[in-house]
Amino acid sequence: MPKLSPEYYLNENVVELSKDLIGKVLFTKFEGKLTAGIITETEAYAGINDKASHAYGGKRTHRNEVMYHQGGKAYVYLCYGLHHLFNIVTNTENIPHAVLIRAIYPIIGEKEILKRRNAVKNNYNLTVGPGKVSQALGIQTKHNGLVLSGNQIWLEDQGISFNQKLINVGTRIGVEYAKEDALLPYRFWINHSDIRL
DNA sequence: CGTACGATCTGCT
DNA sequence: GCAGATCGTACGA
Repeated sequence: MPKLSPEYYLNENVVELSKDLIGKVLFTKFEGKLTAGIITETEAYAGINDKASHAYGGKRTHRNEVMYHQGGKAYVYLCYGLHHLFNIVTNTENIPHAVLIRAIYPIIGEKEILKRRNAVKNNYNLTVGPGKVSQALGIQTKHNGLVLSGNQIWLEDQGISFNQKLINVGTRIGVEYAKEDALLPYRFWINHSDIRL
């Protein structure tokens, strides 16, 4: 299966891209361990005018530096001191757009995923939630800045698509501080019960 | 240098 | 439903 091309991530419409990412497959291979899952929930963070974004107002720090790079890299940061959140940087250089991956549906390396999550069975609680996604796939802040066309973290289009009616749209989670921007319909998800492989 | 706080998860009630 | 975990980052002194 082909990896998504580097051009895919240059899309200027991060909201549209967030929706398009639903159904794509996210892979990681660390220390020879291959794991992957279908992306089932995303959130768009739309650059310097988005109050919820780390780059709001053009803020540029050591932490969010990679957001200003050309699209197609991983932006991984630590949240609440213990969760590694994985984002996909999009758009061209100096336009700090990103998509937070909030949930996946595991399809490869389930054993490894269960082990990393310290779980015994696969229920929807296993990989729904951004901190859980990173834990399941072994993604940590040390992977910040990795190119998504490489051989550690990458995405594939496996031709999985969903009826548009199954794609839910809503407001982003945990961004109350963004005031009116917290109301934007920038979150997309499908229910795992709607997945037919 | 000190401090406040998060794009969350878990376990207990 | 709610509190505790846990620490790098950001920012002001």
